[in-house]
Amino acid sequence: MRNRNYALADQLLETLEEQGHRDTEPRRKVVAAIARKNRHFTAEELRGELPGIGRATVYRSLKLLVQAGALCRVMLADGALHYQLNDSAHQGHHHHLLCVHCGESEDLQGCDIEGQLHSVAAARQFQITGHWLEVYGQCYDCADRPGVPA
Amino acid sequence: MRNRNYALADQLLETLEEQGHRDTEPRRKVVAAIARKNRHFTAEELRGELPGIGRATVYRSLKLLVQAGALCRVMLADGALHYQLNDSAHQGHHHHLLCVHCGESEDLQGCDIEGQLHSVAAARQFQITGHWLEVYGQCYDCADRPGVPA
DNA sequence: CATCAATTGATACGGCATATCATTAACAAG
DNA sequence: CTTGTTAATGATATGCCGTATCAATTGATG
Repeated sequence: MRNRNYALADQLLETLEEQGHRDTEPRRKVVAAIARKNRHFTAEELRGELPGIGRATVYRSLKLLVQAGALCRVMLADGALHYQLNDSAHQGHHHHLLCVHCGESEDLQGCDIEGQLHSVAAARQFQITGHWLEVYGQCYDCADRPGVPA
Repeated sequence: MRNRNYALADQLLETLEEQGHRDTEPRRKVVAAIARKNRHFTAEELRGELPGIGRATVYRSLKLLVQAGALCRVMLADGALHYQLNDSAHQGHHHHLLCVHCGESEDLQGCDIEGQLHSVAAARQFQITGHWLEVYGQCYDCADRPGVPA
């Protein structure tokens, strides 16, 4: 696990270098903290784990990683913006099933939302250029637990 | 048009009264300003049109109208939260095609997103409780204009 | 008219993110 | 290794958006 995280951190840094960004000490620390995450997180949460690193640096790094496709932004049911590491397999546009109970997120594949949207839109002569979709609910592990809001 | 707006404003106020809320002077003014809107708008934009009305009152009225189903919240491509009057025909859950150029929005009907999501999620034992979808693009009138970002 | 709860709005507060900008550090070239 | 340039950093200020507080006011009701 420790090894996985180191490898992941290096991979993220490499991605950034490929985009022409420098390999700096603060950026290494930010990337390492992100690589340790196994679920989505907020910018402020990340910042809290990085005392000594300026707020601007944290936000800038997040933005760069999102642009590079390594990280994606997810909007929780309460409107909070979180960040989530992309599987190397799911770098492209995809959606998430977000468990409102445990915070787990599953990538949503095999769902032809785009095709459906385009066909409906075509009938109205509307050209779709993008969309945003978040799906909320309960994952298998949380589904039958008590005390979970419907 | 003036008549339409008055009628709409009265209808909105009536909706609020049915929910047990009072008919107050400031609330009348907020509702009247909303009734004049023919496209989505931000809370701050609305507030700017209502000098003399407190910020809290504007936000509270918006919240009440959303709860009543008369208004819905739409997230623009840049992340800005806007409000949009619901057609009396589309009070329930629905989505929008948002033109990023002119700001027009069309209600999206006849799109079985829910059904599709449920079937995909069922295969994963994930229980969907809600979702959020916004669709961005260009409407028919804006589609062939120059200077519009793809 | 008297009563009482809902409403108002000025103010303060809070979260989240970006702008500014002087200083520092990375990296390439010599 | 030294140097020059340029990106990157981070302290600070700023800004947007929305909510909490709470004393004063107002609407509805009997």
